[in-house]
Parts: sequence; C-alpha cells; structure tokens
Amino acid sequence: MPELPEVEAARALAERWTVGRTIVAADDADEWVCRPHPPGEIVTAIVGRRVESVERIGKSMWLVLDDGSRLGLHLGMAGRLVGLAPESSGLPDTAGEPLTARERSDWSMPVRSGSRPTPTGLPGEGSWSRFTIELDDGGRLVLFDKRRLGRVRLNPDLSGLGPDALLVDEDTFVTRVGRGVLPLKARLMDQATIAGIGNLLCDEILWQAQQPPLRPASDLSEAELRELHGIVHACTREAMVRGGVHLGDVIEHRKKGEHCPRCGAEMVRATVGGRTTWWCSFEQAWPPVED
DNA sequence: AACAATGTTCAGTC
DNA sequence: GGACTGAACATTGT
Repeated sequence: MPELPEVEAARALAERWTVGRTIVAADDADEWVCRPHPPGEIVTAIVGRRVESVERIGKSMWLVLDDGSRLGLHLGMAGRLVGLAPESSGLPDTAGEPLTARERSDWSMPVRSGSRPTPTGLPGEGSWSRFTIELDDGGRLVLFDKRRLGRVRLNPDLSGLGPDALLVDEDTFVTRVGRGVLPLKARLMDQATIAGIGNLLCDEILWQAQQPPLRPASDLSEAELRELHGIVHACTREAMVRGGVHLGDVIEHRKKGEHCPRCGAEMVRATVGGRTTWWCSFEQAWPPVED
C-alpha cells in the first residue's frame, strides 16, 4: 500500500499513539527488518526515551526522541502501522484500512513459523509483526509487514531524499523534474528528485496529466512542468482524501483488455523505470499520435 | 508452477 | 563522479 498518502496516514497514526509518551519496551528481534542493528541495539537506544514528534518526507518517516535521536520507520512495499490499546483483545487501530481475515488471524494467534523465533501468543505479536514499541500508557505501535521489506533504523540517513512531493514549490519542481533523459515516469518516481511518488500514484498522475510515461523528462516545456506540478499535488491530495492510491481513477483499468476511462482507447503496458506501467495508448502515446 | 507485487539498494556500465 | 540499468532482496497472492 504505501506511497506518500498511505505513509502520511501511518505517520498520523504513529503520532496519535506515541507523541508525549515514553517508550518502555520494544521488540527488535527481526534481524532483517532491523538490519544492520543487531537485536537489542534499537531497544537499548530507545527505551526510556520520550517521543517528541513523528515526521515524514516522502515515504520515509521517523520518531523524534527526547535525546535528539531518531527512529526511522519505512513501510517498504507492503508494511503498515497498527496501534494496539492497553490490555486490548479487541480491534486494533489501523487508520481506516481494516485487517483482512487472514491478517487478523496472524495478529491474534500466531501459528506460522515465519521469522520470529518465539511468538509470545499475544495480540499484535504474530509472525507478521516485525517490530513493536510499547509506550508508558500500555499502548503499542506495531510494524505489520507480510513481505518483510519494511525497515527500522536508528538515525536513518535521509540525505538522499528530494523534497516532499506535497511540499515542493513550483519552481523547484520545474528545475528538478525537467532535467535528464530519464523517462518522465522514472524521473517522478526517483526519490532523490521528488520524494513520495510510487508506481500506482505515478500512473494516476501521468494519466490525469495526459503525459506519456516514456517521454523524456527534459522534453517537457516549462509550462507543461508547471501544470504537472499542480497535478502531482492534486492527485496526491485526492489519494489521501479517498483513502489510498489504489482508489485513483485509472488504477482499476491497469489490466489487460481494459480501456481508458476518458477516451476509450486501449490501455497498454510496459516496464518503465523498472516498474510495470499502464497508460492510455492514445492520449499518452509517445511519440504522440498525429491525425 | 510461474510470475507479478503500492519499494529500496547495490553492483555494474557508460 | 554522475546518470542510468537491472537484478536482488523476502514473502505473499494469483
């Protein structure tokens, strides 16, 4: 799920569950998700610290602790954050998106072997729960990640990230995006250029903008880049309102045999910027179709 | 069974 | 060094 809109929802959830509270325990036993930190290193660093705020740039977020250190959380390809109330056996806080039946099963009664050596059997400690912190009010924040591509890092290096896609101003956007020979889609998804746009949101943005994913980024005029900046902002906001990038207008048409919901032409597929990309064969053709 | 999957990283090439 | 490419990463879903 996680592109900028989903990560922002997760950040807000983490904020509600942790800010102003002190971390009293943590589980960093997953050596893959917590790498390169050996088990116990993160626990030692964060237990006893109070959470001051939860920040985000693009798809990266981090807790700011009262000693100035940061605890980085990245959801990877399929991770999500879940809040669990004290003594709760009831429904966890999933910020709107409920757990599926299978996920609830793992959440409440871990039965799989998975990566966790010793499941405790407590709610929120199933094998898909990769990292947990417990706060002084008894609440817990859990990184729930079936695919295990999420990451937890102490003081993560964020220097490689470009400006957040929702905050970047128009002039900066024009300068950074309208450069280089990369296909426009690859340029928009490059987190060093602009942070926050992933595969689905990018397909939606380019479809809304009627821009070809394969068009070289530097081929766009300044006027086109300024318009694109507005569409990036609008699509990202809209995804937040709707509750996820998967609810975009064109996303359900990213399938073989589907047609453009605007002009009816066939949707076509190719790999662009290393990801499966769908676009309207007529409106987003490159080079453009002349009549 | 084979392949794709909302992301990042790293080795390799130009 | 910078820009770019493609495979790898761990695991699940189709």
